[in-house]
Amino acid sequence: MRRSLNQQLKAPRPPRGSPEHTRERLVAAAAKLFNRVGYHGTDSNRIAREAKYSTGTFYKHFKDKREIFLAAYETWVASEWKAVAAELAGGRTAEEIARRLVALSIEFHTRWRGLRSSLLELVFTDSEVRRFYRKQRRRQLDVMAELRAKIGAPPGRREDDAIHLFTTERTFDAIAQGELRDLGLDRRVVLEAVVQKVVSVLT
Amino acid sequence: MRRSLNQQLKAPRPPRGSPEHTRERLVAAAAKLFNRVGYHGTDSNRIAREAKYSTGTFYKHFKDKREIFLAAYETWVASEWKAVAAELAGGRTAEEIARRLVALSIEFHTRWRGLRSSLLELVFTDSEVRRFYRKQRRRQLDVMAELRAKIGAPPGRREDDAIHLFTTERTFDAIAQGELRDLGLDRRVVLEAVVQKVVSVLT
Amino acid sequence: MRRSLNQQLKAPRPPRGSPEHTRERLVAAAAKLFNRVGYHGTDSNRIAREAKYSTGTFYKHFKDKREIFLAAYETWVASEWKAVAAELAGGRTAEEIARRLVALSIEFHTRWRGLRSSLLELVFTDSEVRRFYRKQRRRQLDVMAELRAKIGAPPGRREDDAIHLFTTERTFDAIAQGELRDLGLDRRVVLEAVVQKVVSVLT
Amino acid sequence: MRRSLNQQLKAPRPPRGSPEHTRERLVAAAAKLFNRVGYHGTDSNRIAREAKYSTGTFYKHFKDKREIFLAAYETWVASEWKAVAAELAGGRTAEEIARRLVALSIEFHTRWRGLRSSLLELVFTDSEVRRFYRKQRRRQLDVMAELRAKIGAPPGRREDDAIHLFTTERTFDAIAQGELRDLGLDRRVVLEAVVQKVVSVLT
DNA sequence: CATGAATGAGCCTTCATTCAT
DNA sequence: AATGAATGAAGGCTCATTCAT
Repeated sequence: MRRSLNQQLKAPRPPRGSPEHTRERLVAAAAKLFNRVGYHGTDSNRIAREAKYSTGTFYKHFKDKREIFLAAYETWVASEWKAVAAELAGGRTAEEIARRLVALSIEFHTRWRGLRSSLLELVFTDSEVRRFYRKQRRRQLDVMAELRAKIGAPPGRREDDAIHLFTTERTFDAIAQGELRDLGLDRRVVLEAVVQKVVSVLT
Repeated sequence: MRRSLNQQLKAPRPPRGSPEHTRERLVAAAAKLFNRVGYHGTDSNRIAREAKYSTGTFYKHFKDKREIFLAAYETWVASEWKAVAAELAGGRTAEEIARRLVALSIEFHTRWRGLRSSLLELVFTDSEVRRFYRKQRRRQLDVMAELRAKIGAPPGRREDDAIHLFTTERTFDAIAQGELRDLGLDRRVVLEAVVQKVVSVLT
Repeated sequence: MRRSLNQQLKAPRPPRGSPEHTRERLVAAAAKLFNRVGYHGTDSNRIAREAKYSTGTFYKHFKDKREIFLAAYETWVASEWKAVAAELAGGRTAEEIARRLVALSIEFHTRWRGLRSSLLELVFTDSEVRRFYRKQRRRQLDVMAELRAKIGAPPGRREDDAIHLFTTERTFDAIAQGELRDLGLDRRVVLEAVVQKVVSVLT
Repeated sequence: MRRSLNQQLKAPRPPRGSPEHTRERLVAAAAKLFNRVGYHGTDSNRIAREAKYSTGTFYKHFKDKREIFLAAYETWVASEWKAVAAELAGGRTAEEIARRLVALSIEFHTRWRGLRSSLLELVFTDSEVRRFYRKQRRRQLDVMAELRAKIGAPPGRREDDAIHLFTTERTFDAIAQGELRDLGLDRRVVLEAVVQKVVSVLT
């Protein structure tokens, strides 16, 4: 009785013990640690412990540390795409959209800065990670092109879009990593400039 | 006596056995390995062996692996600054300078791509590396300002310069890592666009 | 009701769910794996999966991996004794009997060679396995003596019988493990020699 | 002073620190443990500790546990061949030789019984071990043939020699493992029978 | 200055076994 | 009787670092 009631009330929450739930908890713990101390600073037993599981459980769900890194990476990417899509859905002026996208990106780059800081090394080192990374970039480029088409802006060169993405990505990383602060630069000025760049791409 | 005579005779080539020479060879070996397999893929004993020294010698010259990473990093940075200075010394048009600087940077980013791929993680992880990284950035910004002053270009905001640096740095990394090729983008188009950006900063 | 009806209909085949059936299936799966990859190469969870049961079920039926090894061992031994008894029942000449026993043994040693290859280590390591192993040997010696009595052959020394058993056992193992083939020896010559040895014991 | 004296006295003892010495000590420790608790009962860290070295030292000398097993196996085989050669060198009657060879073999089988008990499983499991094992067998067969030629005995079939080797090997194992004792068999009777078998092969 | 054997903490991973459902 | 998620001890192996020579 209590059981079925419980299930009705908390429908979306998988019961403890379901593989999906465990997997999620492990990925969440891994993401937390990767973001705190980077990929190489994180050990697999610690991930398990952080998620309140034992060592063995970790390896029931992931072949190795690389695999959970990829899973955490996917989680981030999926959540960011979702947030971006939500943002783009609300019809607004290009500037409003730009402003919100920038805010959103900075939020994500900040939350995921540890994982991001490990990313480039893994992209260099690990072909699987590289493949996934490239896939995301392609998708970003595709979305930019589609977006312009939808908005009615003139089509642009994919190469320019790529440079744009490099610019924003690197700038957001700098912000997330505290580089602006360390250099004594005015964050608002940088933000405003980036927003204008985004606007110019959208129009 | 014999020593100094020796040094006079073979001035530019330090005799085998001199601490400087040993250090240099170790750093060169380290750089080679870092660039091939990244920081975490490089084993300190292997660095020594690669340089034809023993493990112990390595630790006589460097406190730890981090220190030789920093030394390799400095080598790269110094050589790049030197090359940049040489480039800037030759009085030419802004576009010529830009074109040469871009070529130069890509060359360096390519040669040092392994070390660079590890850099961001270490900047995040290691405060010493971070400090050195920030110092370089500051220096870049200073040079940009000076350069404009020397050339007679109007002064710009440091924030815009920073964004410019982020853009070029990230783009050169993408080129060095084969990202353009993997994405099917036209390298020349990207290069031309970056050159124009550099030109616009210089004028 | 439905159940007992079911049982009546399929009398000799125990219904799925009966402890005996489950046990048998587990032992069969274990035997298969032991014979493929040896005792230490076999994972207890894998045994359960191979038998289409869950891990838990495995441990409901067997205290530990050792126990199922012993059970598989017993299965083999029982089936071999049964086959040997059947062979001996048919009244024939000593040579015919010898020939058939040899063929039979080789068949068994081949089918059970993985388990056999693990046996000696476990006999050394595990006193329970050792006890069972010794018991079989004693039984073999007893049967040899009885057999001679029944046939009317002169009684022999138990020590000589033991040596005979060592000889045949080791030779059959060599055949089962492909040692003759690897050494370029003629299997028929070996077989014939062994058969003659058996004959000489029986007469 | 004490030092050099020491060195003079124990000339053949390599100084601590020589790789050969370390290797030997590790192999000796491994042999000891394998013989006490078998291959699977022995862990690599324990081997190192037993030899008074650390974990890392073990892996400087051996790629993995398998490799040191093979090394221990080789040590045994080499020492046994040497002892056999010494025995055969002394010109004596066939029976004397047989008696001494049997005594020798039992001694070796007893000293190495733990390693031997693991051997069959590894021969089945590991192709490298199998290859080495086969090589020894071939050598044994060759030596038997040579020996007969030297003594002037009539040549025999290689297949019969193989069976002879299987017999003696298995019997010596049985003795080494205490099987005769457990079965209440008279060791002397068995020994005498085996000696006669060896004699008959040599004449 | 140089050597290289030795160290040992610590990581990754496996697998026999338990237990709540 | 059956399930299968979870456990965690244990083991294999690496690698940055030390130290006696």
